[in-house]
Amino acid sequence: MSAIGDVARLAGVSKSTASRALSGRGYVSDATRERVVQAAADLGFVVSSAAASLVTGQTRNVGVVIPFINRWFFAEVLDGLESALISSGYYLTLYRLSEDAEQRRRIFDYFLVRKRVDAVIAVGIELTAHEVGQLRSLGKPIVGLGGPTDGIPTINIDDVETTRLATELLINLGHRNIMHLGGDLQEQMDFRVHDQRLTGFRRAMDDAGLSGRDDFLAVPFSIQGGYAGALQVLADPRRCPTAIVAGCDEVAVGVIIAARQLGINIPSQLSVVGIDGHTLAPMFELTTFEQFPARQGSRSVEIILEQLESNDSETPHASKPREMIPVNLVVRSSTSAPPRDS
Amino acid sequence: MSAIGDVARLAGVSKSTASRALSGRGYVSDATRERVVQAAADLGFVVSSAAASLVTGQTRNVGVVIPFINRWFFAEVLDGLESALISSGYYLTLYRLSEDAEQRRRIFDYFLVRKRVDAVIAVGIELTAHEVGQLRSLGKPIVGLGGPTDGIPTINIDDVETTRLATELLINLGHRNIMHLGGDLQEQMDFRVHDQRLTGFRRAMDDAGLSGRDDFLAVPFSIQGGYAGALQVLADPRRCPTAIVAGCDEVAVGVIIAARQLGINIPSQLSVVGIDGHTLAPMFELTTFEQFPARQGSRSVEIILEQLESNDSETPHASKPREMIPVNLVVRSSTSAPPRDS
DNA sequence: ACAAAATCTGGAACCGGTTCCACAACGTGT
DNA sequence: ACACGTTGTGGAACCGGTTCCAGATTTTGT
Repeated sequence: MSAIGDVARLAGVSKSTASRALSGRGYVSDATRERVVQAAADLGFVVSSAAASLVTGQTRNVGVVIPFINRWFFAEVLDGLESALISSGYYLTLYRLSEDAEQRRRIFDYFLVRKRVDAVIAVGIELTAHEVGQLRSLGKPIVGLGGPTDGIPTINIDDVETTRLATELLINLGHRNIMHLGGDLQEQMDFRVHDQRLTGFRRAMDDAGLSGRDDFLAVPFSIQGGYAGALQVLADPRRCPTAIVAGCDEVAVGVIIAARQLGINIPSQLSVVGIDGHTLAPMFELTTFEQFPARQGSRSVEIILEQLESNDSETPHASKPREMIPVNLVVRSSTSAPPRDS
Repeated sequence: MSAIGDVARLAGVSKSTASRALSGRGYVSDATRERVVQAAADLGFVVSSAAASLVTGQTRNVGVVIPFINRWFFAEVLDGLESALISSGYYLTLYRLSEDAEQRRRIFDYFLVRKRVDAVIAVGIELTAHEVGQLRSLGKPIVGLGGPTDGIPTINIDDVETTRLATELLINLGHRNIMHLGGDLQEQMDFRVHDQRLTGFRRAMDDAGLSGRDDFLAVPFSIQGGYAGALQVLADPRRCPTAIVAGCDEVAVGVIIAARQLGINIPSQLSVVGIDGHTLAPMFELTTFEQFPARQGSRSVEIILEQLESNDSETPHASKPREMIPVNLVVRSSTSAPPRDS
């Protein structure tokens, strides 16, 4: 377990010179640098990041707080975050936040705060003012992804507007009997997306004078959730919409599977539109609004690194507070005009 | 940014006493401990993990190397790992290994080796002897999950036997024309699962005297992969099996979707069996062998922590080299006897 | 009552790097 | 030839904890 002193001795220089040679900071002649690098290689020397961060105050470690990892959106985001961080030479420490408030408090009070991370990326979580204050008072940059936390830079799509557009798309096709299968408002774990998508749906329906009916069903954001919800809705003669706005593509896929099982043809008898750009969307011919979560992840990393690099001047997070990522509509054959006899 | 010296001063004790009071090691009277804890709370003191690990040599950080995060199995494993580590007070640093050999080398040479992690859990990856040696020479415990690396403790299911059983199950039902839709042998990125599952299939077929035919198709391990593969196989009159052994549940689900689309009834015209216990299995009435990846993850953490705690005595990793996790067969209605006219 | 063991506390060394400062040697412009 | 800026190098302080050691005090054993 060789230390930098050993390297220095072998190369015949001082510790400080060895440090400069290896870290690349400060003046070192080419000849000595070469000798030091060679010595380090011979000894299999690797710097102790603990020692380095003790004096520099930087860990090159970014904490990622995320509520799920086995849902498509979050897994894609995580993927994007990891790639972007690694290729910038940063490490990613993962914290999965459960619903448990006590555990959440522990993570913030106990884990994140220990000078283990240089910055925090919060995915799909609305941070409380206290949590933001805590992090900020330690000078740690924060970026939110998906969550609508105030006062910190945030990356997300415009959930209200996207859902409004999805609904309007169906209305413009001639649909009047449209339902929204969205997320449960209670179970969103400070992740306001469910709220906002419902709001967008309502807005479009109101604008078209179609509101006021029993047109919303809360389902889990998963294929099974969409499947079970769709069975319930499509088999019920009182409801039986001609079109469904799914809260996300997983729900939409579940709806399509349910419809097939019930012998309901898509799109001639039922139109379905989703939001996400899920991997399965092409296979199910799903019309959807793509949101590229991995790209949102790498964009978040860019913003975090920007703040990290410029943090010398200790500028308070002056960047634009919220960055809306444009969504991309892909029309496939899950949407068409409603059946004429309806 | 208060240091432990400040706490000590406020509490009227020495640094060493403050350290003992806060870390809980060594003798401290209750009275002084209370004063120190109070002082620390007043100052909002948090220990610098960098300083602590510099002297203790431990980071309380475990590196997890994993090839994918957006596949069901890996996401579940990661979930299990994260929960188990956090609740033991350990941190999880995530390294996603891409196919790129150069990047892989960098992670091992450069990232993992820097005294950043106390131990490594390799998921779904076969480590080379050199990589194992590198880690071991640094005294870092390693555990493999899913990958068949020699010489290190490994957690996994018996892939050969499980696939053999799945195939035998179909043979016992009376099927003779059975195909295996498994993973591409080239694309397995040192993850031998594809190989092994094919071996298990072959073994069962050979034992039943059914071998030698064109009964294997390589597909990506995903719903789309299974779907596309099944379309190709089921529509081809030359092949058209009465039963399919899917390489994993995602493939099985894809097969079922394809069959439905082709108007092939399951199970009367086609039986399908999978391996995984995927979340979607119940919804598709899929007969499968459950392998509980999250539990495999937490079990790996147990083993790692065992080694970490006992590492005082520097016992060479003497624990049993390989731990086979039993799989649980769940029979649903995707399997039955073959059609009589076939 | 006295020795031995256990408990409590402070001082100082130490972990392994980085960085400030001083000093030397070397151009370079005037 | 002299002042000055640029390079190159070593010594020493320092980051913020933990731990060893020694000394003081208290408890326990006989």
